[in-house]
Amino acid sequence: MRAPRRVGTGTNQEAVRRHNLGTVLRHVHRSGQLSRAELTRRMGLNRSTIAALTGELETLGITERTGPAQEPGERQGAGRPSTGVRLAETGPYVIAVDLTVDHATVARVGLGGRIQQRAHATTAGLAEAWQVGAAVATLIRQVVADAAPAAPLVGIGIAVPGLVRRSDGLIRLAPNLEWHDVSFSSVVLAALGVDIPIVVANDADLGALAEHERGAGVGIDDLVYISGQVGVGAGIIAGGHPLEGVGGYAGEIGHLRFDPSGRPCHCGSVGCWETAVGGHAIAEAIGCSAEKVAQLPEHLMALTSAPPELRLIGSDIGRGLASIVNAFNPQLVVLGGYFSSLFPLVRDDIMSGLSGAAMTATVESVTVSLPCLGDDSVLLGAAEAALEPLLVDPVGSVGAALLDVPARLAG
Amino acid sequence: MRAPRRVGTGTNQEAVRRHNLGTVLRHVHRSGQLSRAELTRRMGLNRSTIAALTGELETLGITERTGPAQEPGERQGAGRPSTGVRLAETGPYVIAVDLTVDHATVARVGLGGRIQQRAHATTAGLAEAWQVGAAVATLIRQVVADAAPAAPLVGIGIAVPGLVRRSDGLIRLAPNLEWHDVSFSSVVLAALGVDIPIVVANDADLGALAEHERGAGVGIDDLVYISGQVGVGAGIIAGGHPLEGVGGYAGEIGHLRFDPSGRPCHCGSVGCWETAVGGHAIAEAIGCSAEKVAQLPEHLMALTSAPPELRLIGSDIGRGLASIVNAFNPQLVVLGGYFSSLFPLVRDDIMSGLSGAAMTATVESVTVSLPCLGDDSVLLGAAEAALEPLLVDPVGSVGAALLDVPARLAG
DNA sequence: ACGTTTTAGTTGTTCGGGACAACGAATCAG
DNA sequence: CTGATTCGTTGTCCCGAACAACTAAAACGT
Repeated sequence: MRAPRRVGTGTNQEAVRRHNLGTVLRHVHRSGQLSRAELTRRMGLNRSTIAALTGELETLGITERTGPAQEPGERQGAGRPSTGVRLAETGPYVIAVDLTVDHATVARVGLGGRIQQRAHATTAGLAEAWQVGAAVATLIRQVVADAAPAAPLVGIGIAVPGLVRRSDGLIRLAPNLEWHDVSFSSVVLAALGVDIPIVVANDADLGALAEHERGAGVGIDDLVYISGQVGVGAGIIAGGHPLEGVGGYAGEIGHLRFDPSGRPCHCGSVGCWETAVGGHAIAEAIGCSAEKVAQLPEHLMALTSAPPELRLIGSDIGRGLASIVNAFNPQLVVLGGYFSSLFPLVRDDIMSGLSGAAMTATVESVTVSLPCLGDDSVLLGAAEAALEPLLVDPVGSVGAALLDVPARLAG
Repeated sequence: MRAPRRVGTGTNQEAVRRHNLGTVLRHVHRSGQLSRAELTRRMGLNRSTIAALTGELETLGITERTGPAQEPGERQGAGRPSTGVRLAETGPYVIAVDLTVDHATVARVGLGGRIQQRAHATTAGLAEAWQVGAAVATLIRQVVADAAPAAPLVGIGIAVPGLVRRSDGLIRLAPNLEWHDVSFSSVVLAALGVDIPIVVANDADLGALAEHERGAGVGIDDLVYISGQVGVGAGIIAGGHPLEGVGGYAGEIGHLRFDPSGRPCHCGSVGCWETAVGGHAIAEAIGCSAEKVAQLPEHLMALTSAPPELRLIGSDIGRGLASIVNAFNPQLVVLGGYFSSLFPLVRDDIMSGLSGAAMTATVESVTVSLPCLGDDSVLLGAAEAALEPLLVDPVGSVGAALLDVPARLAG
């Protein structure tokens, strides 16, 4: 469950209205379709209040009402059936971008997490950030071309494998892209020639967000999403909220100390967990060449059983997870990136490494699972992040949104 | 800054009033004394609204108004001076209990974190929880004897060095007390013969809370409080809120993997950080006998310079902190417990261990400091935890509080 | 010393928005 | 077909925050 993190300031009545309107929309966003009666139950507000709120969302063009005729035969209980609320077809949407080491995925995503259109391109040859920015802008134009002109574009969300400063979205360091201090949001906006809200964040953090909102972690307020791209990172949801840290760099669990007698790490330290279970270590274990680390999942999929070297790495994954579980006490650990492909192969090794090294109290409340959103966790997380302002202030967000998008971005 | 973590439910207008009233009280609680003008500035509400809210707190007997005559000579700026709001002398209070390995400290603490009376006793000979509970009850009676009968007792907060289950306050495991699955809250309430709100929590978590509210971490929303009693634990404030984890066990950083070739740990794993920097390791390094581990701070204070063995441990502390800083990206690390005594001796070793092993981005935004509340961090944290309901719903909390306490607990 | 300016407390009024009650509508159970 | 149940709609009420007007208390300027 999401909740506002309002600070020590007071609440006036317009804030109440905004909050209630946003909460209604958040419920619809999460459930896709639900009845007004269900909304009154969940929000604890009066029927008439819910009616007013849903009415306002309708006039904003965000939702529409469905006739009380739901699936026939589904009727349970007596009484007049409740009017349904669902997301409007031409409602607000966002652009989500998932940037990885060697390719970019861009999608137009509506409320409810519905991917309306997607595009994909390699970025293998592009070293400079402006080149990647231009490629992303092209993909965005493709994806937006068929959008309804009346539908408002609320913002852009971009997932990046690296350390992103929370205050301004600056990419401080993306080791596997070899970027330092890149303001990628400015690059993309300049390439598009518009100025709209844009949020850049770490891929693991966004993966965690998506799995929490509409994946394996729905209803779970404490979870860790482990991202394996080439480096290893984690996104953490604690108490239903993303754990960010002052700068936004929290969750860099690839650089937890794992074995001081291990290998030196690119971060300057020695024996980080990433040196034991990172992409390069795994590529080495399965005899995959260093240039193909980005295609690790495919190589892992091709295996039917795990070679001994890989099983050792599985144990090390488990032992590292033990530290994470002791530190964060999550209810769920989601293994994303190449760990998804690895998990079926070395599940037993991971689990025994975990339960052998973690404390009883923390390990007994945790489940390890695969992502429910497949490879789209991070992409959908970027969409969620971009949609967030809409769920906080629907009126303001729609008012500030960009209209007539296909035409405006055509140039 | 504290903020409500309201869930997906709607906000009705009584909730607004409750929230605003609680927020006013929270500000007074934090600042001790402040003007109504300051409140209007901080809360963004209208003058007249603040007047109504402070008026309600006065009629509840929680606060009182001070004449506009503040310290003479302190007058700055033109205009009519604002009426002050301060905590009432006989306002609500709580009982705070700090339980350590060999002694118990109990205090009567008023709003604003003012310790009104305290008592102290050794628990060295007491093995069973009910014995400790009886000792604590006796201390509570002492501390409460002189309280004003009109002052309401809101609740009890107890800090325990161990794993405490969040849902019900059960002590799952307190290794250095040798307790397993003890419902200490029931024990204390039974010994007192009353039934009032009582909260049990981990000592490090409460230390973090206190340092965040009124110690070294005021205004800092991301901090880690490291507790060194005999074991090593951490309390984490993330985004202004305590990081709890599903069960409430988050922050068990004593059992992060530190050196797989290290010693076996009582938790069942090998080479946990605690085996390198825990009380026993340090006692050994300074040639202090194992039975006197609980008096480690005194022994450390006696040292004027650090022996080489201790400096090595200092480096290990720094390297462990590096993992913590990478995982949580705090703005501040507060070294509590025996680490307070240790820090002046091996500061350079800790800091170089930290900056050598942590990532640039995370280490450059962190400060390492001593607690501002001395040995009372944990005790005041217990008080804060017990006061929390009062700051969420002043009316309800005062209504449910116990009156005429000295007489009622006399038996 | 006196008026001006600035800021705050107080009071009465306005207004927004959620609660509530009354009524009609839609469905199910018998 | 009737009663029960549940829900949408509408009008009213009421709480509480905002606002405006006035008064009070201080500093500042001449």
